[in-house]
Amino acid sequence: MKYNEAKDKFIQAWGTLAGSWGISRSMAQVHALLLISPDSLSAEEVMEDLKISRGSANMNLRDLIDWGLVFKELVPGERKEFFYAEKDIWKVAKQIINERRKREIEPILALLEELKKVEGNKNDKKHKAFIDTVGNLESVVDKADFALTRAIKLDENALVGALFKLFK
Amino acid sequence: MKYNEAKDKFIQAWGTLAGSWGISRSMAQVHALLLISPDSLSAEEVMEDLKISRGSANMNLRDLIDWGLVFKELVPGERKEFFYAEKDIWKVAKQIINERRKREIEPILALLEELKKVEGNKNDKKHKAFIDTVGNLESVVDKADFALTRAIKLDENALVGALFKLFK
DNA sequence: CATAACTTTCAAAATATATTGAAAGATATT
DNA sequence: AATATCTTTCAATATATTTTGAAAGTTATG
Repeated sequence: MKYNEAKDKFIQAWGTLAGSWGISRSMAQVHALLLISPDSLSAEEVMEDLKISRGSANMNLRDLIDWGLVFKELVPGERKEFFYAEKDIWKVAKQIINERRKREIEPILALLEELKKVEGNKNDKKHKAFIDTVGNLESVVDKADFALTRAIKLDENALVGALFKLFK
Repeated sequence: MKYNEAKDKFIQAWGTLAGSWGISRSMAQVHALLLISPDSLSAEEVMEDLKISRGSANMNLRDLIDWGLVFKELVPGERKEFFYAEKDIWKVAKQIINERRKREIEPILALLEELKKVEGNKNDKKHKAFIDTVGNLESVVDKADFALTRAIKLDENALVGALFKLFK
């Protein structure tokens, strides 16, 4: 396989995968491009390379910065901004996990906590099933949140070592 | 909060959350409804309760069965089929993790393995960066796959206990 | 075997999401 | 302070996804 073919496949696949992970396809494609670029790229280069509009390039770069996955760089003597991605994949993974945790797990836990307070007859089958399901769900989500929160505080080797022992 | 309000909020929230997790919104809504129903429901009841079409009710129930989250039940004396959800949330979580692992992680690992074989000059900066990124990505994804595969083989208490020790 | 009861299919329609690009907004340069 | 360079915005448009519902398919019943 030639470099250009491999590059396109990589960007394409990363976009598709991300799509099923709550990250927009083109944001993931921009990310993929920056991940394999040894040098920082300008918005112009990104839009030309991926054949996307100026607006889209700008928005996606912005979103990637919000996610903490991409950084701006100001090159002396150049007017325009350059962008580069965090290359340490473990840091990337931690960053994504933590962002999604904050954006999704925290709100759902707050909601479940609310829903447990539903009024009603304790002898009603439906009411009981509802309380049970919501409570069990909260318990599992809460444990997952706990584990993720701690896991991202470790460095990769510590986590891998610990997991290896755990599952030996 | 009244039962009906809580129920609607739960179904709504579960649908929204699932949307950002690669599961379709209405499949998640049907799932939510069955999760809090003490009794099995017919397709008819699902479509009436959620105000969705017959076709959609059928397709989503089918998909939920494919995901191993919902089962058919044949009630003696009744022509129609009834559906009920797995209520053990830990089992539900394991099932979802494993399905997504199979559907998404396995293909991406196969692709990354392919991409590492890209032809090219080892002294080219771009080529080198590409190989590095793909290799690092494969390593992280592979470790995650390993951990998930093992984790879903444990029962909930064993996993929680082990994680608690790990992160103490 | 004809009819009724129920399930499945799928092309068309509706809805939701992503993308564009031209114009407005910044900021630097002369 | 006028102009050039670059960034951001956002309404319009294009694309993708979901949903519908009527018709076809299937299976049970008398």
